Amino acid sequence: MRTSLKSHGCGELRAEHDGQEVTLAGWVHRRRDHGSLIFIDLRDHDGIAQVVFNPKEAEEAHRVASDVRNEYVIQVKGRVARRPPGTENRNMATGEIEVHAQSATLLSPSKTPPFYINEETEVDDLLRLHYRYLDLRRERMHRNIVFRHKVVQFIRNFLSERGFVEVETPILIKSTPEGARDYLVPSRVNPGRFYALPQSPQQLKQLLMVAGFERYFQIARCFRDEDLRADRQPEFTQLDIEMSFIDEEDMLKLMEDLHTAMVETLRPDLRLTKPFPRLAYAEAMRRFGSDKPDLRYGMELVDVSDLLAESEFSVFRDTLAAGGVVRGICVPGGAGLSRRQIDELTEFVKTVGGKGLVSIGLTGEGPVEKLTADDFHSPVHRYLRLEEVRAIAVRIGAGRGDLLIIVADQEGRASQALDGLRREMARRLNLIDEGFLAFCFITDFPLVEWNEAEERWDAVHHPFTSPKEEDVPLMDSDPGRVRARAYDLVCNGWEIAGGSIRIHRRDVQEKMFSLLRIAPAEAQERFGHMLEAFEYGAPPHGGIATGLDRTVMLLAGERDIREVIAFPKTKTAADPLFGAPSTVSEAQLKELHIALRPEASISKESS
RNA sequence: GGCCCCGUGGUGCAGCGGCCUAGCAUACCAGCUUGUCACGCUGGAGAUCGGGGGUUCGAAUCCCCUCGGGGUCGCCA
Repeated sequence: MRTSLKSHGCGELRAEHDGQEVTLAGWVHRRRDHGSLIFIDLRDHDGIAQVVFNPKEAEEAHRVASDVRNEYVIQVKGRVARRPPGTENRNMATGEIEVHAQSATLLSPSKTPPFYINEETEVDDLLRLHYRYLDLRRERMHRNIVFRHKVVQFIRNFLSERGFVEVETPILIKSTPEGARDYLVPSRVNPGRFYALPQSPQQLKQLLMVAGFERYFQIARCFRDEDLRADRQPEFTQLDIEMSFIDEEDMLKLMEDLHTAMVETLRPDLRLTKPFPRLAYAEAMRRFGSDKPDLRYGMELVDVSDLLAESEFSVFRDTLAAGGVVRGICVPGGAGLSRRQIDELTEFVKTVGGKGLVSIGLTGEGPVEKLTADDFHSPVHRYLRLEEVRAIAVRIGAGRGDLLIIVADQEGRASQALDGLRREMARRLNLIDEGFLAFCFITDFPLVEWNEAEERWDAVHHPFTSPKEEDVPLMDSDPGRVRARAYDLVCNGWEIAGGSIRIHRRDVQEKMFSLLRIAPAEAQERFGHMLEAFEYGAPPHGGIATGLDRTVMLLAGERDIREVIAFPKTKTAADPLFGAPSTVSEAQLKELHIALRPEASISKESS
């Protein structure tokens, strides 16, 4: 980190520098004033070093150190020396040495920061974003951003070595009114017309395949005007990949190799499964109630519908009669949960889409087949027959001391509720191995799903996703059963990538449009450029896009992508640092040929 | 858009109808301090409790509205 103003980075000094004259420059991390001796922990990008100011050795430097406060920027010239025996600090990388200041220069003073830079404390999100440049100075954030760079660098190298070409695609593209809401950009040159910011480079990367690049990738910024979450930002970054002349195996192999190598290089302390397990969508839904299961723990979902068709408990019986399911999970050692904790779970399940739950705690000794009426405890005890409880316990694989959580609902909601419960219980019972990255592939997604509101089939992935060859005939007879050549990469319960083998045959593409009730004229209007391109020799191709923010978050051990994005937005898509979004002048609007609707003409104080 | 949580000196918390003349820690300011490393000691300054309205003899504490932040469902082809 040598520059004209400094000879070394603070963090790189070691015992081997003993006796060297150095010039450091950085921020005052902490200052300890002993009256005559002053210690300053000087911090720069790559670390912290202790500087000692002794008035008997350097009176002027000591005077500077006396006036300096936290976060002042100073330059120090001095000599590196081993610390006196007994005063070494093993907690610091540079703890064996210190710098004896000979001179010091104040480069820039600092106001007292609005929050601690030198301590790990919770700080209000709004404040952090307003002073993001100070937040990023904090060690953990600084480390996260540097780590993100390493991930990106690793990806670029990895793919480049395998013949991939990074191609940039436009940020101003055509709006395709489907899927997420577009961010629109008005055109000054073309009155009344708008560009959209890309939700992903999807169509462009397919065009690059038609263009014959065969192996494309891009670290691409994507934009979606939808509501935010801890894992969603209005602008986010994808690692976008597309390859020609491949099938699913090529793509999954590449992703597995990439992620394995990345973890082993950048986080060798974390463990992962090799090879990545693969689950068909139907199996994932059946066993985990989710297409992004967290495989770090068990508690798989088990169907007990057939055991309860004759149940005296009307919720079970009625749900089953209405075509629903009764499914459950076994919470190991959960029989000890208090009534209050069970009530909390009942409240919780409502927040994840469920209507309620039935808990059955198993107590006593011996095999569950010998369970007695006194050995199980449930709020609906009197509606449950002993033989039913025994059968459920056996089916779910529960033992004494475990808690059965049973949910009766239509299949979709039951899955959602149990998925939520499973995750919640794992958290509460500390069943999560934080040192493990449980990657898995989910394959064989349905091609289309029925849109109740619109009464039509919608593409699960997108309209260019290829159906499985053997399922093509089903597109006419039973579209819901058609499996797509689509795949997701999942890690620790997060979807981190999704992709598919694309349709490259005109007849199949037309069949797909017809199934989605996209009329030829509409297809021409929306995707004409793609359809035309495909008439000039389209290679079989497929691709994938990973959520880079989520990947970095997982590898960095964070729980929110905002912790790995330098300048993220709040939940209302606002940027408290710049004050975006803001109003603009009437002149700007006029130039863009835009008039605001009355309801949008808010007071102007915001800008 | 629905539901839930939060909003008290700079920061992080406590207080949840009168004992609050709003407490604690830390940061901040001043003085003392030659081996500290979350230095220490002494002293000092600093918030009317996001905003508005209401209930009450009395509100940081209860109610309503509103603003802001967060979580979640919807949404995210």
